[in-house]
Amino acid sequence: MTFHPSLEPRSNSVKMTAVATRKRTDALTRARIVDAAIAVLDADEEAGLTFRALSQALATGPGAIYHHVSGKGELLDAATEAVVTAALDLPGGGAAPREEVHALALGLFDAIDDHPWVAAQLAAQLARTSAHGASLRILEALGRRVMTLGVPREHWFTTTTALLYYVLGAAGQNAAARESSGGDDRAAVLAREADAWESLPAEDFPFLRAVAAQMRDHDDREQFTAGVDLVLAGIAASGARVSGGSAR
Amino acid sequence: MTFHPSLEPRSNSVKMTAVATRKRTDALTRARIVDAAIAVLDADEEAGLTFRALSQALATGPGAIYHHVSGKGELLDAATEAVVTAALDLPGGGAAPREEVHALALGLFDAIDDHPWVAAQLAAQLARTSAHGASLRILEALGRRVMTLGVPREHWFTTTTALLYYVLGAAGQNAAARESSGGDDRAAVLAREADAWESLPAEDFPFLRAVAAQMRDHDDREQFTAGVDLVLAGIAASGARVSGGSAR
DNA sequence: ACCTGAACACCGTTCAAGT
DNA sequence: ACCTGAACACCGTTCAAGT
Repeated sequence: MTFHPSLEPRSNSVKMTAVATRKRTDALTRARIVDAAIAVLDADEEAGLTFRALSQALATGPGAIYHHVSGKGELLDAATEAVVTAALDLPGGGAAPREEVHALALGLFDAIDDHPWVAAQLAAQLARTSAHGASLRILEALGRRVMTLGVPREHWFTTTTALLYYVLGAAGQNAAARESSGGDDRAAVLAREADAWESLPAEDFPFLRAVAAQMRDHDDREQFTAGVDLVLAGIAASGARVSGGSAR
Repeated sequence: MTFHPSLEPRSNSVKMTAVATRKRTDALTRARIVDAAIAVLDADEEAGLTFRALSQALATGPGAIYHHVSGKGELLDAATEAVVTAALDLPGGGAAPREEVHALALGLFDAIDDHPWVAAQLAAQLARTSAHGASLRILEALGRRVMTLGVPREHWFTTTTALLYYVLGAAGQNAAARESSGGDDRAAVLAREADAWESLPAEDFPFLRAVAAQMRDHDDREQFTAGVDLVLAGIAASGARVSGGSAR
């Protein structure tokens, strides 16, 4: 399984504010199509990515795109792949596994923050079957570090998937919350959500009311990392006897 | 926030093998529409749920449905809500919180196993913003038990969301794997997936190759519960000082 | 008030015709 | 070989007309 090599690192640094910028007739390549798709997705969410809009941004007809991608599904997969590839590309100077897990988790957190549509895409990819493409590579990247954390071998799989679900779920939720702000600052969004939770009936929602206050003022990245540490604590606890060393 | 009360418990016991069974002209109610939608979703996945197919199953025209639901989004939410409501309805005789978490988790596991489209729906709902409708109620149900597990108050929220993500992610993945079987038995599916992982290049995927064997023979529900226990172990470890008692 | 179903404004995808 | 863009078979949603 190879991941299309034609994709330069600049692929997800596409940041055009408007979409239809290029008029030049460069060759229509798969990489250019994927870049344009990412730009459209960043600007208009998944619903905005139509072959008509995309072909207009590329100054061509809808049919042309089909010479390079098989359909919309593959296009979405390729766009997700490009973003995740960039996010998983660590500076890589053999840090401690626990630090590497933090770095991977935060890299994905930021990537999903920049491209919120990636969250739903990874979730769908994960739900489609065991693991495919981008989500498979995230699983591998996390698992490789879990292997060196002293977890008993028979817990490797469950441990790593638990970590994966937390990272994707929390990062996606963060991005969605940030998205729905509509320009308000973060504090205002949190306050609005906290207000909503506090106005729920106390008999039906004791938990949400109890945590509403703590949601009102917290740092997103800090809370995210705390969650990663929580799962890592479970890992450490369940592999207690070796606790820290490098198992093999 | 109330959850439409017109929904009888039988709502998700709809099990028709074919779809177009009713010809009678009972009143067209919201509950009947939601029941029919669930049946269509169970039979043909999300892509199969069109207003034309649904109206045919209800022996009416597409426009009639809009008198009872505002659009496709609300219809999907209502269908998800109905399935989750039934799954969260515990026998409820004050069991230990840890057992209740297990019961909730397995209830959702089985509900998603019966209605695989629910997984993607909950994920989308979760990604749309902080938490809405069905996913909000799952969060509350889990959180209420976490509150009584001796976790420090400031960890309640992160702890519960980690649990939520694991449960939804793992249950969804299980359902997807089972779905893709196409009639093969479970062992054959696992074997096929394990074979795929074992044929990955060893340099690029040491982790997936290492866990492939353990995936080949395992019990789905057993592995799922082990994952819940892993997160609970993290909870216990991070709230170590009180470990077990009922904090308040 | 509720239902009907043709009509509207889209969509992904295909394919003859061009270069 | 690659591109074009009209055309095809859908889709969610609306709305005049019926009951």
